[in-house]
Amino acid sequence: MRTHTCGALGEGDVGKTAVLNGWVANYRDHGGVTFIDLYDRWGMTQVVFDPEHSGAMHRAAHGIRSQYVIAVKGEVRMRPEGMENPSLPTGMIDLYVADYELLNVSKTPPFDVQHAGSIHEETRLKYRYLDLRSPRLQEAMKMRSSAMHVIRNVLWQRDFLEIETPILGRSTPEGARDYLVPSRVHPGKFFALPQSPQLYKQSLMVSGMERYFQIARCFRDEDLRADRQPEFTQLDMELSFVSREEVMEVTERVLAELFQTLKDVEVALPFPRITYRETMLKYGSDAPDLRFALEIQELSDLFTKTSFGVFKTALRSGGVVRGINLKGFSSVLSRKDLDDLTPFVKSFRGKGVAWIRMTEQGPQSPIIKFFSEEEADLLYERFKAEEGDVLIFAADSEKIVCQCLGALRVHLAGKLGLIDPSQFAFTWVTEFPLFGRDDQNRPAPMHHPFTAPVEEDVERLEEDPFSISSDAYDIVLNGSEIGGGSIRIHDERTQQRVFSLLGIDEEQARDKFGFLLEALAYGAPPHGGIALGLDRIMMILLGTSSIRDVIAFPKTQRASCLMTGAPNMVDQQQLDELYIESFPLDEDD
RNA sequence: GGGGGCGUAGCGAAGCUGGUUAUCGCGCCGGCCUGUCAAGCCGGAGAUCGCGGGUUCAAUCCCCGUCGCUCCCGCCA
Repeated sequence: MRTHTCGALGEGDVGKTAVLNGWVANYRDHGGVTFIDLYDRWGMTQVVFDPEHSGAMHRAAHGIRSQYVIAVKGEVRMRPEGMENPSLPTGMIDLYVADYELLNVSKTPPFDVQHAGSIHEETRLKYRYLDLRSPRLQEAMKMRSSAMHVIRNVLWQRDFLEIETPILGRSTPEGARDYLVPSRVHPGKFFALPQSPQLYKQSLMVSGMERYFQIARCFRDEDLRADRQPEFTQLDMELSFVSREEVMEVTERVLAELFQTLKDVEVALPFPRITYRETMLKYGSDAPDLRFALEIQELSDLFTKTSFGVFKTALRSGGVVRGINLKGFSSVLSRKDLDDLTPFVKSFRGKGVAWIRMTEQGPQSPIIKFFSEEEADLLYERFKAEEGDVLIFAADSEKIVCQCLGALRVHLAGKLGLIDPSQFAFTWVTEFPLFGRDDQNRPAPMHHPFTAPVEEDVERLEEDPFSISSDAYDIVLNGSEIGGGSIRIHDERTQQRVFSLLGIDEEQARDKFGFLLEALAYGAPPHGGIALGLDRIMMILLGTSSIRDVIAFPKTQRASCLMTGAPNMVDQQQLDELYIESFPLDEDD
């Protein structure tokens, strides 16, 4: 068959006879000479059918259409002077066809495969096999494949074992909704697809594997987002006899190697670290985008005696007042821009955004009249406000203020052009609280119930659970959480104490996590690990805003596959075999 | 569960305040053309305006419902 790929031929091959196989990207039939752009995974070569060179082949070429699959044999020739195409790596040469074979025809594709730019995604997903021919997705698949290679290389060098864990597992009630698989042999019982290999990888530590990794498919039956698919891929790791430092070091090495190899970007190591507390305060988010400043200022202390109703109400009910100085952007932001911030924060359950514009004529604002002179002065001082600045404020519960200002920060940075897309700002976020609060204000695991408290806090576990920090760490890149992990609890006693704080008694614990607890009792080494969201990392490496661009066959937002039609109805017989009764939704439901 | 955007020929779009035969570009089909490279010129075909209902003399346009795609909140680590 072929002697070369479509990206291989160049000046050095002139005079050789070559055979190429590929798809027709485009044809230009001049009546006389006919040009065909032939492409494969490796590139594109211009193929020439010349009636004087081979009349029969030229006549046959007349019927060639876009996306036909052909084989051509001919001589590599230098292009005539001035006819070179510098935008093509093979643009110095032509392949002069002496022999040609039609390997397959193609229907006219529903969209231009080579330039599938602004086609509705619905169409592209339906014909995903065609969209995957596009340079954009070819590039994405190649880079993803390289990424997996880099990962395996780095971890192989560090003596990790790649171990596969089951897809058919046991449902555990924590975390996201499970995808279930009915068992035919056990009527009424179900497997669950793994939300992550968490329990398996910890038991592998008990097994003495010491250093495990897996490029693992995970499943979560929750609603989708631009960066969330129901099935996604994690780089999952777990190490024995380590502290958080070793886990972080390996993670940094893997990420640095990925960016070095795939983007030729030198990443500065070690990554900076920020505590959960600090990032929530300064950036309003546990996944801060550090490519720009726009830091949030705490202002609550300035307004303890304020008469301004909005601030007073928020503070009195335990909330906070915080703000951002949009330094020097007064001339850029119109009155309408500022007023539009209020509807923006409403989608984050905020009530509104107040603002002060620092002008030549002094501060201008609908709210300034409510401030005392002292309050105003302290405010400007806190913000280091100068002429040309715009100050924006939110007052509400701490959670809502963080959400609103955090979102505004990112929104405005984009709008004001403060984000340098060539920058990659990594940071670790550490010292998460071990427990969050559930809807009844009881402790709930922030990470998962096996996360260890930091050593110095263990004592105070029962005394003040909400003040305990966990030995957990998230890795954040450009405002996107790309991974997280923790040191795990490896002794039974601490685990019991955490469970009892979570309101899980021994019987429940045994029922939910029985095998792991049992395993931990057989000489579990101290261990910890991390899971990185490979899809999200690929999104950033490829500079795309949709996770669907880095997955070969993604699902739509309603978790269906437009290409295969999954999920679909199944035969009654299949259901019977599984002891499943399925019924259509009532119209009133 | 909630909020926003989109759905008109194979593809991308236009279609005003409801009014004659739904417009344009690309693609497709046919013809011409020997150096183009998302070739050029001439001609042609191609539409259940997502689907269902309603208002109206008249609906792509207004109203109600519904389906699909998408972004966000909730949910999810």
